[in-house]
Amino acid sequence: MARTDVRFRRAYNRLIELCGALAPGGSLPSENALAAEFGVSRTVVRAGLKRLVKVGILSWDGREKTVLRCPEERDRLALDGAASGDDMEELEARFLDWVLRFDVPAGTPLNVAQLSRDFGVAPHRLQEFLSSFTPFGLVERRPHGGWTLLGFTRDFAVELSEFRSVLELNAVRHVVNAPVDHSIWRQLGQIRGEHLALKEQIDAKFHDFSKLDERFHTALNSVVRNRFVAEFQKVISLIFHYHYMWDKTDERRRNAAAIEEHLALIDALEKRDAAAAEEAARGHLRTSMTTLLSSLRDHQLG
Amino acid sequence: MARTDVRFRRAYNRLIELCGALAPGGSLPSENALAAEFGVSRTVVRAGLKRLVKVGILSWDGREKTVLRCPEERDRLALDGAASGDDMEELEARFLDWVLRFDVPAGTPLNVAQLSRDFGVAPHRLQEFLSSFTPFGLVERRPHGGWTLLGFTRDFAVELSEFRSVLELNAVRHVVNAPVDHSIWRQLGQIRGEHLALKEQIDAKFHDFSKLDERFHTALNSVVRNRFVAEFQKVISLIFHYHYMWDKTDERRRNAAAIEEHLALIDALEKRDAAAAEEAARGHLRTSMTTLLSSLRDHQLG
DNA sequence: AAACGGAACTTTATGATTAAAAACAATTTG
DNA sequence: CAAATTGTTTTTAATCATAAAGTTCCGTTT
Repeated sequence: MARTDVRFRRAYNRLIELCGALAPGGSLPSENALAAEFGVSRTVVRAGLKRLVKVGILSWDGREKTVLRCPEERDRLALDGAASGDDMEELEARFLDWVLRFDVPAGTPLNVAQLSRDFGVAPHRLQEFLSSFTPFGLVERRPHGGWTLLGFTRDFAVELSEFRSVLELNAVRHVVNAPVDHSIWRQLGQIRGEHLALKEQIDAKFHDFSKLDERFHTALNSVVRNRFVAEFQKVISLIFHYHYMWDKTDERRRNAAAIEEHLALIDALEKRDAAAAEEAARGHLRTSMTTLLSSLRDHQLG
Repeated sequence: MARTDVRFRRAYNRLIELCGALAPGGSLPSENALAAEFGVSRTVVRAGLKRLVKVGILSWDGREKTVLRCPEERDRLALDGAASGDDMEELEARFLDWVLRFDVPAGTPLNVAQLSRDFGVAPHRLQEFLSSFTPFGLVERRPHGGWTLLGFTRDFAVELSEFRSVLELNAVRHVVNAPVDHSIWRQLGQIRGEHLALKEQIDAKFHDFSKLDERFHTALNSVVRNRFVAEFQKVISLIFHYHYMWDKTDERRRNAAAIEEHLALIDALEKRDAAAAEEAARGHLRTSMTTLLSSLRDHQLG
């Protein structure tokens, strides 16, 4: 009924390592120095030191911290569970995975307790997670408590695609006007090369397109230095990415076509032809939306 | 240490009203009917009925629910505290108010415990609230717990304005292509009238412009039926609204100029002149951003 | 001046408790 | 006897309290 002490355990293990590196008789640096090195507060360091004293590895008096004996492997504290890194992103991935894989219908009430058990996270963590999704219209808080999954309805897909188009056409206009020495031109050159390479081996490697696609769109949007655009771009690519992952129908042909569209857009951009670039972008966004919609339909029928 | 019983209290008071409407001797509908009408579960209804029996207003045996006496005002249960409606929106308003009124500098660490005391809400409520603001880049979670207010920096204002421009120019393009019988034309006609009326009395009523401005922009954006646009529009108008509220310098002149810009845009739209409309919109958005930026500067110098 | 010792305070995770909802079974009524 | 209503039980979820971990700030020591 309190917060976990992974923080302490990690720090303690690093202390152990430090003592191991020093010969018995050596001295540890100051509490502040240790805290700074481990990226924790002094309190944690001191708790660790206290424990080292207790198990007889260290003698500690004021600022004298002398290693008494070499720590052994069994002195380390066990870090049970993954608990590493940023849980939020993994949770996001798992949640979207769940929603799409099991084809949860729109309007399903979400049971926070149940989900938190399934996903192995604390209920309030899930709560926070869900509320972070609210602005994107994926879930909704019900008036009398609880949550509803609004889900990937047709309307959602259409509106998402439209919004994406608005942002992306804006990005294209920015790129056309980008100075010659902007890094985007180098990036586009490289991406064009990768497209051509993939085109050669499309039958064998058409699966690799998804990643290339994401890189291409991310590069375009990165020209617009805007935190709101970037934020939405993240969500958009997440959702498109997940949908493509589950929609395997006709993938080779789709990807081959998309490669051509990308190449046409890159050509127009490099010629600084605003009209042609916009036209190419519109065309590509249109097919993209069509694909998303048909994948939705297939998914619902299947 | 348990959930509140506002739900029960509200339902009970509605039962009281119902009993009052019926003459003594009248019968109440079924539990299910009552539950459906009040929008609560049968459990709550039954608890209410039980209580009515206890205070002698009702005789209840099986499906016989007979009113014994007329309930009085003091029979009602007190609903202490605001607790009504959606707290979240009020909290939002108070939070933004606090941020702007006290000119909290960017990068300030937010103390959840402190704020939750100040605002009189439970810490976890505030936590959830803050996390709902994260996608908009207003606050940020610090790696070792706690929150940082990223605040209304210059960059934030610029990027917000840019994003607004992208959305609004898109809206303008939609309006130009809207069919003749679209409700926007009626709305624009009315809004134009109000602009002209306000222009006549600009010296006396220039304060009224803020609301008119919001209505104008909301009307434009409503033509783009898109949940993402709508969501962002909400945030944008919130922030612009709050800033204008505190920046009173030169307000009369500013508003008079904005009225002219609005009128020019409405004219261009009604003529279906896409180029002129875009030009007018760009001009207006530019001055809007300039105003926001200068208000920021004044605010920081003051 | 830098490092330490300690206390006060925050954040965070979990229990306890109760309200409310939902599920289920039994009963009545038309 | 089918549908509706009621009685009962089980789950779910909102709230607060609590306790541990962690941070920060203070004065003190070296």
